[in-house]
Amino acid sequence: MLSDVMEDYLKAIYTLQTEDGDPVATSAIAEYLDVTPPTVTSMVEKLEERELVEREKYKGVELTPEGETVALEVLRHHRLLEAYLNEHLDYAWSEVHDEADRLEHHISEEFERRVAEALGDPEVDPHGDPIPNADLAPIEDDDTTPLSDHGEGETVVVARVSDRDDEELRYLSEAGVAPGTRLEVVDVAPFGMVTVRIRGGEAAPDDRREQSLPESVAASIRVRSGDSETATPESGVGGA
Amino acid sequence: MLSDVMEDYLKAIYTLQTEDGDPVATSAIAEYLDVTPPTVTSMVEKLEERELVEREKYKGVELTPEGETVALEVLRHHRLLEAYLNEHLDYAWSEVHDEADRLEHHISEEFERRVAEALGDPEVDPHGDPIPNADLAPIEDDDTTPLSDHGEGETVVVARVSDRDDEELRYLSEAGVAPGTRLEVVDVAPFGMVTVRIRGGEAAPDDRREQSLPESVAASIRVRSGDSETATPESGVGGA
DNA sequence: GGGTCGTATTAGGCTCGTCTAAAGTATAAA
DNA sequence: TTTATACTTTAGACGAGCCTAATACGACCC
Ligand SMILES: [Mn+2]
Ligand SMILES: [Mn+2]
Ligand SMILES: [Mn+2]
Ligand SMILES: [Mn+2]
Repeated sequence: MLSDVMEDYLKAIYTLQTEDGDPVATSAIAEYLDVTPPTVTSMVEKLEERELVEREKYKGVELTPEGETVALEVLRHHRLLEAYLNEHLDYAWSEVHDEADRLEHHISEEFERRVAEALGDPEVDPHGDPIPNADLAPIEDDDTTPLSDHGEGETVVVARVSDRDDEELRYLSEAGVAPGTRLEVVDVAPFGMVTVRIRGGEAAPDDRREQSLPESVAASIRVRSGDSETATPESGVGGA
Repeated sequence: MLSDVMEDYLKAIYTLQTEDGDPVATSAIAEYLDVTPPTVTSMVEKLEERELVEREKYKGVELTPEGETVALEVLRHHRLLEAYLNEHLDYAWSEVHDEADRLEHHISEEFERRVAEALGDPEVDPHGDPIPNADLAPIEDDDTTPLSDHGEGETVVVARVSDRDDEELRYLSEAGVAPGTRLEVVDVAPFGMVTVRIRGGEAAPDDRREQSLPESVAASIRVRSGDSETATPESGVGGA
């Protein structure tokens, strides 16, 4: 059996690997998990012995297929829990992460099945992140791009927002930006500040306010082209 | 903060204290938690430093009021979870304990509140055990007695069954004995074996089968007098 | 090719929760 | 009252997961 700490390391490596490309640096993991680099080195050695990661000293670390499967397992738990808390226990979209982060290690496979069933096997969580399927097949790259990559005049639909920063999440929730929201980029200022016109979506139906977003926020919002109407995801988005 | 291991010790001491009377022996805790006595001694010393238990060497251990509050807190989580799993996630009455036992340490107060609300603030869990209220007020002694204390001809209503033994629980579930079931004691054999006629209840409405229960099982079933119709609890009981 | 600097690893230590083996205590039996 | 027996505590150890301080590595600059 794997400890929940090990599961957290594997999840972290998975996330960093898909965010920033392949070999993940010790210091990146340390920062992500809020531990010191020596702690990471020793944990990674244990994971290597169990053949969950591959590692080259002083270079970096990558998940093996088995390691990836574990990461996807934990991620499936996390995202199903987020969806369940949002839909069935009335949690706001922005409140869901911490609870799921604790529970993800402690639910049974039975619980996972029943939650998935209660939700009707959803494909995305409340932040728009894809939920690994029950077979834990690797997730394919999606067709989303960071909002910060888009220029003035473009219309896009929000696909995913980051789920890790509480403050940012509350800010977006407040601003009416959520998965499914249609945005028009009206201005890109120096330093990457992006101003968008909010064109509705489930969270803010008829609103047409403008909203300026700092670069860091715009970079963490992933969008799809908003020209074709078919690109909108079916994610459910909850209260304030 | 308290570790989940500490919470488990306090819960164990609480349970043993209410089952068997006041000072709880080291070996009783060891057996209950499946650890060795020296382990218990050292843990109990830590709990004493934190003023959660009082202790006299070689005698036994008792909860302080603060210790009891922690135990009630954990018990509230446990029993609310059991009720929720049973009512909202379709778990059978007999499947609920292990899941709750893991999750009880990891849910937030927010989660507790929302679960309690979803259930309408229930007073008992699916096994008939009382759920501590949100203020964690001590639970008063109830008016139940072990089925094994009753004689031939008496009619009783099942109030509570043990929640710790999976096998026993499945057996009772199979037999149609659940909180709310009305029973008539038809025979008490040597060695305490009790034969009852099942008079219905939610789990077995019109059934009138007879069922023999070993002493150990009869001792763990707590009942109320079945003469007055008013004694039946309102507990919800789920599928097999 | 030799320094320089940031990053990674090694070395050693700590707490928590557990264990086994040895020693101490209480109590019931003789 | 002494002794036998059951139970408890002490002593010492270990793995997990973390830390700080010291050392090693490697990439980049001159
Ligand atoms: Mn799973
Ligand atoms: Mn999420
Ligand atoms: Mn609570
Ligand atoms: Mn119960």
